[in-house]
Amino acid sequence: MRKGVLEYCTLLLLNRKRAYASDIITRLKDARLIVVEGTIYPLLSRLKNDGFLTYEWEESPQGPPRKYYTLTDKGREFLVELETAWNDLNESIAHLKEKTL
Amino acid sequence: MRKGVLEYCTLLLLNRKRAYASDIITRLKDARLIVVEGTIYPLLSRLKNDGFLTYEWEESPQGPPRKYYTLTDKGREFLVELETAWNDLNESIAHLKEKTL
DNA sequence: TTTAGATACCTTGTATCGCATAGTACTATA
DNA sequence: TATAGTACTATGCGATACAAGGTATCTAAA
Repeated sequence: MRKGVLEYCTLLLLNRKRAYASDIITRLKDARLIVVEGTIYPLLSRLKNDGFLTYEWEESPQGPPRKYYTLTDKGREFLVELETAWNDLNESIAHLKEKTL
Repeated sequence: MRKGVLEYCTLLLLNRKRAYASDIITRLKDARLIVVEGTIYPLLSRLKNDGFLTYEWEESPQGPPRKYYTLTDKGREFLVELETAWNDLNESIAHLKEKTL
């Protein structure tokens, strides 16, 4: 049921503040969304290849360097689309719950 | 983004009133959810094989007989689970929108 | 009677998403 | 220098949705 929603959640998250993959996983977990590496890395690559994200390498105080992702203008536009799609889905479900005969 | 949600929507719909495949497509369309035959038939078969639905053949006033689907007790239990999952997802998203730093 | 149209069901192949698993590379510490 | 921790990457699998095509039934018109 979460398919495609993680994309939305990730963009929502990055819209607030840039982050690197492991960081994103932690923050999603705080929002009670369990995501693993095998999911988030391909997702970030897709979003980057579609021009919705960019990244900058940055050294870490401990360990290997990090890829910090941020939204592009195109990414912010896409986020608005996802927002609309999500709201529409909720309206559809509300409709099915109420007046469906 | 709709992946897995159509299952929820279909069960919601059938919880109100039994229906056959073409009928379900029409009713989902009324709720602004576009679904095609190639999606709904396998979905109904899956739900039936999992014991969430049963069906009865019934003759049509015009055309070939129809498979009327209805929820089983197990299907109603599953619907409650999906309801919870959907609400949790919405809470997660609300959380990401608000207090994410 | 035959043909065409509408209705209803079903199947096959393809793309995408999320996950499991395994592997690579950099850093710090013992 | 060897190990543990952190971070990124690649490969293969299962499930969902869609496109496209096919089969069967009934009615009405040619």
